[in-house]
Amino acid sequence: MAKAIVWFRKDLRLEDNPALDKALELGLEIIPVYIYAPKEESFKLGKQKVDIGAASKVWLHYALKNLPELIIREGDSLEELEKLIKETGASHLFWNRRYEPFIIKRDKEIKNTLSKSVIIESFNASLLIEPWQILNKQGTPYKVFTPYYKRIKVEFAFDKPRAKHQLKKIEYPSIALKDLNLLPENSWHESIVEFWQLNKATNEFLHSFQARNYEEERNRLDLEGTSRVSPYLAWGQISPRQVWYKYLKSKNSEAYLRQLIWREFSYYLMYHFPQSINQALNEKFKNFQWDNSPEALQKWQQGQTGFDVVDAAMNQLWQTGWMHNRARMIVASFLSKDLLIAWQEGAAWFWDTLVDADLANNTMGWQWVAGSGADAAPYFRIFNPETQAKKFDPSASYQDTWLKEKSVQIVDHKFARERALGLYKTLN
DNA sequence: TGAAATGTTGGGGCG
DNA sequence: ACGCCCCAACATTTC
Repeated sequence: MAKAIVWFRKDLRLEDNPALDKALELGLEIIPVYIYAPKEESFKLGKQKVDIGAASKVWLHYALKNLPELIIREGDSLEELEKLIKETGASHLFWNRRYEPFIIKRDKEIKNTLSKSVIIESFNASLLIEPWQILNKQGTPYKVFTPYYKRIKVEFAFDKPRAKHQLKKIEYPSIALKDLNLLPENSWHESIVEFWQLNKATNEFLHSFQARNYEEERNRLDLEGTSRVSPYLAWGQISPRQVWYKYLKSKNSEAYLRQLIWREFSYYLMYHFPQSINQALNEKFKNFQWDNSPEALQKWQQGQTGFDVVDAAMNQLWQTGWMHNRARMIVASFLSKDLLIAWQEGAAWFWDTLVDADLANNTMGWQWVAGSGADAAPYFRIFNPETQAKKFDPSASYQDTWLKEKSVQIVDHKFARERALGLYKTLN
């Protein structure tokens, strides 16, 4: 029986998995593998080099634990695949695509090298639409969300998710999950594991979520108004098609599904503007003088800015590996406008601490708030943390839940606002 | 997916 | 009854 290696990456699921389906369709024996290769995930973000964040590793650990059939390898992807081809005599190699520029480059090299010995095919498992499928009338990529969104609504229907398959556990040399050392030695991750019920196979909150009141409640910090599907999407434990079809026919789902298209848009931008993962998309920002204050950055990271809603949100991030989207906007506006710290510094902190760290979404979100991105918030849009808290945490229960201790305010918002307006204005 | 400053309106107190 | 003032509420403009 001929064999196919199915290389799992950010598609850690057995349902609606096109690479896996293809191998099954062809009637091949499946050799499912995950290769842990943090060096290949490395990229520059601001002043630092980063690879897989600490929170991401925690999530990855449990995602892999839920797929015990996977053969786990560690090291250089090309070398490990070559070894595996030799060991198994596989004739096919299938995987689902990723879109980070450095991963596209790596995958191309692997395809070039290994296609001499095996049949290779890659598939789309992570997006509703491939980024190269849509261009505007001038034949260039859209840079504004609304026309992109309208175009999709008019022209595209998405494939239905495919059925779930079982994998057989096969015996090939495999590293034990615990030997990847994905969990930290201290107990920082314990509250994350508890919050997400990572020890259980299914997340009840995720499955009980209804999009019915999403449009009104999605911005409320003090309600459970969002689906918290982001880490599952980031790791491919759920496909966007599954999410799309789960909510398509439910009442008032439009606002929710629109957010899925925002996710598409962020991948679209990363694909067409790959340098934007570390550089301002808007040329005007190329030489913008951000303030380099390690002290202020640290206060922000540790939730000690003295602005209750900001500090609460930073604690929520630290304790759960996740932050409410409205809170992300508030803390990002505070970092880039009140503190004038480069968005890359904030993006790097999010990268390390978010269980849903996703390069496309993280980049777009930060550039959007900083004003340097596509379809970005105008420079004068500066959030007032106290006003935001009154509006979106009227019961103050969000702040009560996540604020550990009160701090002294590290800037005067009114002054900081004026300062930011003055500086940003010089760009125009 | 803002907030603050500025402008306008209209009700009510009061001489 | 009238004009004047105050100011809240809302609208518009500006950053």
